[in-house]
Amino acid sequence: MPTSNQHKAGDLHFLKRLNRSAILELVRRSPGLTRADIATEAQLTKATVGVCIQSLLEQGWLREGELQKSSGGRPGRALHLNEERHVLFGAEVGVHGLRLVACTLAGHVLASHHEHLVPTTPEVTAELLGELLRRLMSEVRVKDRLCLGLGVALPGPIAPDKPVLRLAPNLGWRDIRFLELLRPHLPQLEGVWLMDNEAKAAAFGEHYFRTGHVPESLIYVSAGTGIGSGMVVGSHPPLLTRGVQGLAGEIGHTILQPGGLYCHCGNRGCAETLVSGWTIRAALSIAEEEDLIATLLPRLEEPEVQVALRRAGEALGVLLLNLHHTQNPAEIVLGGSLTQLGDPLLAPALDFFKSNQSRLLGTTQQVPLRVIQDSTFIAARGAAAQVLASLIHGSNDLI
Amino acid sequence: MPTSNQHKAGDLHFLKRLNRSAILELVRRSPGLTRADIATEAQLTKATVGVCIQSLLEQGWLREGELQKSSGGRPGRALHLNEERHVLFGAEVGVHGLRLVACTLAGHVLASHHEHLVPTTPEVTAELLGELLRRLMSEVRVKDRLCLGLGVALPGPIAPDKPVLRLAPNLGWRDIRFLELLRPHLPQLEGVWLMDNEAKAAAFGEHYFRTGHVPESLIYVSAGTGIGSGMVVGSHPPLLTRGVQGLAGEIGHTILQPGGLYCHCGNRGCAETLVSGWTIRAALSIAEEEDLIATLLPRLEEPEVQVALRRAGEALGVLLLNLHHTQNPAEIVLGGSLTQLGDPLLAPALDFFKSNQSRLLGTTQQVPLRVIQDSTFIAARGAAAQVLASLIHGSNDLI
DNA sequence: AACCATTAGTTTAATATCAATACTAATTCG
DNA sequence: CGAATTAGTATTGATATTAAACTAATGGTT
Repeated sequence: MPTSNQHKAGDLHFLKRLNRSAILELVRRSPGLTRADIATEAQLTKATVGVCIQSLLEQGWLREGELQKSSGGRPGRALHLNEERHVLFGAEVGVHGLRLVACTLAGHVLASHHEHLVPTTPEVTAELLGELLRRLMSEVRVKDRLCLGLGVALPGPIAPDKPVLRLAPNLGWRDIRFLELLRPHLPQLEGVWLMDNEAKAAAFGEHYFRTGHVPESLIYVSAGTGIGSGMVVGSHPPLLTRGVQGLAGEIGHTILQPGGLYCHCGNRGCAETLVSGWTIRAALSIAEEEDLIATLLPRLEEPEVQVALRRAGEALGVLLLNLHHTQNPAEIVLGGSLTQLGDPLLAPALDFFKSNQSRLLGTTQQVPLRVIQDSTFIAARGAAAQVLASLIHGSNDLI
Repeated sequence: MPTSNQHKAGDLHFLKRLNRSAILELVRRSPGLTRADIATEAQLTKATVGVCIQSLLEQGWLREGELQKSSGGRPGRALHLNEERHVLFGAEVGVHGLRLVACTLAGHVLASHHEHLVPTTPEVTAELLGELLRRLMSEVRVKDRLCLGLGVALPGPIAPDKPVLRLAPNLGWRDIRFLELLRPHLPQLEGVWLMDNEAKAAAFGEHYFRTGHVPESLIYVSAGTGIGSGMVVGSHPPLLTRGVQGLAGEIGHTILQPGGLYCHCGNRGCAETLVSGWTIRAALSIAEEEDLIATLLPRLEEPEVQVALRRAGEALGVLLLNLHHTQNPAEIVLGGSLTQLGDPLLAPALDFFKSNQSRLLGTTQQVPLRVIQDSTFIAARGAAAQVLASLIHGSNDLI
């Protein structure tokens, strides 16, 4: 959770940290830069960069790589994140189970685990998650690495000022301080602990762990039992918009059909009444005990299924276009379990989005929309990304 | 236009500017603070604050005010913005005319002018605006003050990377570099020149010129011929979300009724087909030559008018609720010419918004929704605010 | 009224950071 | 093999903040 800047004033110590962060961020986003490249990019002198890199190397954040090709001069030494020394943990509590990852500074997954679980109490969930995380910790031999912390993604809005899950309708939870429940089961897990909404964590990870060209902003849409989204604006540090009550991104409850069907939230015509796991279940009479995706995949050719998915897909297309005209992100990433249903659902959505997004400005370049077919560990990995970001950009002195 | 931070590294000069900005911002937001208050708030030492205040006083940005009440010690000296030494200019090019303001550092309007004008070419508009601004400059005796610059608000999306108005459907303009057209007519107007979308400028001004408690984020909804909006996230410096193509906030083209009426953008069921100046005109057969508001105000009791406005108001309510569930701002400000129609339009909108916004989280505190009945100069003043912000937070060395 | 405690603000010396410069190191090209 | 070029390091210097001591101004107490 990148700290939202307060009234920004700073001392020399702050300045040094700022420059360390900026340099680390540069190497993170563009692996293989040399000291000279960094000096140019960050507008610092070679001397300053040199000293800073020195200490980042000594502390194990960076490693030196190969020599770069020279074009008539001393070749520079490439710099990379040192992925051997640290480990980040991420977890997602979902409606259908728990997902856990351990990953490196660059977001590479060292180990992961997926455990099915029917919704139960927060206490039982925390205990199980604790046990699974302990197992994961031994699997990655956490003694060999410095553990930077744990991020937990949860299926509902989080209070913006304190780590409380305000509501998780699909779990039947309300006002849960999940980290406090989890901590007794994981006394040995050091570092930053944080929690966030599942779609926001996913959005953050999709943006933060990208290298090379990074989009100016990004929205992740999570289409599963419900529909959520998260937006990152990449303003160094990347900023997650949470909303004053943590409700930003609750696009499943934007109204697409005034006077339409009743939603479980009590309102009428919410997007979730047109596209969501439970709407598709209702339309096709699929019981809650059955796995929606597993049930549907063999039935995709059935006309009844095709119709239901096309209708849902059309609504999803409207939802995406509305995001485009409300937030206009540089990229949209579509994930969540429903993407596994493929073209019957996605083709209508993508077609609508692509053919209508340039209505206002005429033919400008299209906003890329990327579909993630297997988004199993996206949110867990994103929560781990938030741990790293909070260390790099926060007021912590570890970095 | 606050500069979006690049890869943030900095030297001592940068640090000093940062602290100067932070201190100036503190006084701007909380007039009457003492040096000691500032040292506490900004986490700087008294020495640093003292030196910095000294130079801000000498350069005319601040003035010392009254002594504060003491509670058993030397009383502090209140500090305020010095509103005597500078002037900001702002202008709005609207569908029905030009609006101009000259204002102080605190946003107080020194002089203003409203000129009716039927849509014409950018060149003619620029020439007229130039003349009116010159007149305003002499009116505020600009020789007595340092002119900090001019902001121009325009009714359409602006390219995010360069000062180009991409489209203004209601003026019939496309890809206009308005500032370049204006500059020859105002060679004597010094300082920063910038332009922005009308709703974004308004949003910025409503946030930036507020003192005391400042909302964490704010959306301004401009309901006039079309419907636009702008969002400010107050992350020091306050950040306007523009979107990768400048389309953020184009909520008039979010779809509220899939398969509904055709909008002039070519899509179906856009919000503007349900609530906007031109929709109300169409519903009540009011010709374009007539002033919509002036025509309707005496007719508000007519059943036909009541029905049309109630329908539009209901759609506006849905739009506001969708903003709540997408961006969840800490405050919504509703302005634009349509607010002058009062309760027949606004009551249904506000009722719907207020009674449905706590669906998800249950009874939490309401998000305040403030209606501005007379928003004539809001956008022009907001554009002036952007000039000030770009000086305080930008890389400019004036401050 | 004199004095003390308290808080505001300034001055001075010390410290820390980055910049500038000069330097060494390693490569290509002729 | 040497000149040119670029990478990276070491030394010195400029500058911003800090810490600590100091002056200033007020309220309360004796």
